[in-house]
Amino acid sequence: MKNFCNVLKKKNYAFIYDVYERLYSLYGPQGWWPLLDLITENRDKTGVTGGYHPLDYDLPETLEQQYEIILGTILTQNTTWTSAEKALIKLKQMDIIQPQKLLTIEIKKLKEAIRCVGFHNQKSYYLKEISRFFIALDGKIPSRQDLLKVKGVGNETADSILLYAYKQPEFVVDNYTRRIFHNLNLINEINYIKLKNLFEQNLPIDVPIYQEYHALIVEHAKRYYQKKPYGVDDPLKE
DNA sequence: AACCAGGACGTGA
DNA sequence: TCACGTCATGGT
Repeated sequence: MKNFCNVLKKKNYAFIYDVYERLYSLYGPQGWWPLLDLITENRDKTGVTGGYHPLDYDLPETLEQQYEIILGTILTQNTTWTSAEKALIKLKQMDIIQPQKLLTIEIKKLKEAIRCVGFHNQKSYYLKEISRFFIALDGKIPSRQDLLKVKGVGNETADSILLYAYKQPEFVVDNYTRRIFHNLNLINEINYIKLKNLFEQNLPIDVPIYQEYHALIVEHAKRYYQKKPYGVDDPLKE
């Protein structure tokens, strides 16, 4: 039985890297995670995904940028980035994209500011929770385990924070990932951890690749996997 | 007018 | 563990 499992593990998942290269050649670098300053700075230049910071993998460079990314990961849960960005801009106008300041804002005002993202009752609470956590970190990199203890931070958000705010090699899985690879009849696994491991075991341990791959999956899914039937005219099928 | 969005949580099998 | 209902606003 044990041997049988080992045989299964040796199954060829080379397509995982192939798909990455294919998507990269289709769409190019996505430059996630988007930061407000760079969005407005680059919006007109690229136009495609809204700019971001293509090929600059040193970002984020400041605590404030890290914190902004973390707020974004919560705000964009089950919501379009467009809505999340609007909420972030409001928070910036209120000058509370700093954990200490955000904590002083009364919950009622915070709810109103982020209303457009939906789930504002719980997300406003989550934003305060992650802010306390961020302050307690005092600049240190959080463990995945500790992140998951924070209310509002699940598997995907934890990995997003680690990968994009802290440049840790944690592959981010989302519903699009499941949808695309299932539709292509390549992977049937739905368990988050198992899927995550599958990707990580078949890719070089490389932060920029992890960052780009997840962003590319989202970009690809927006084009071919938003409305049913999924995958119509998906170029990956050719 | 349904359906989905860069999910997470609480509950009950 | 796993499936399911719930949270809520905005766009197509």
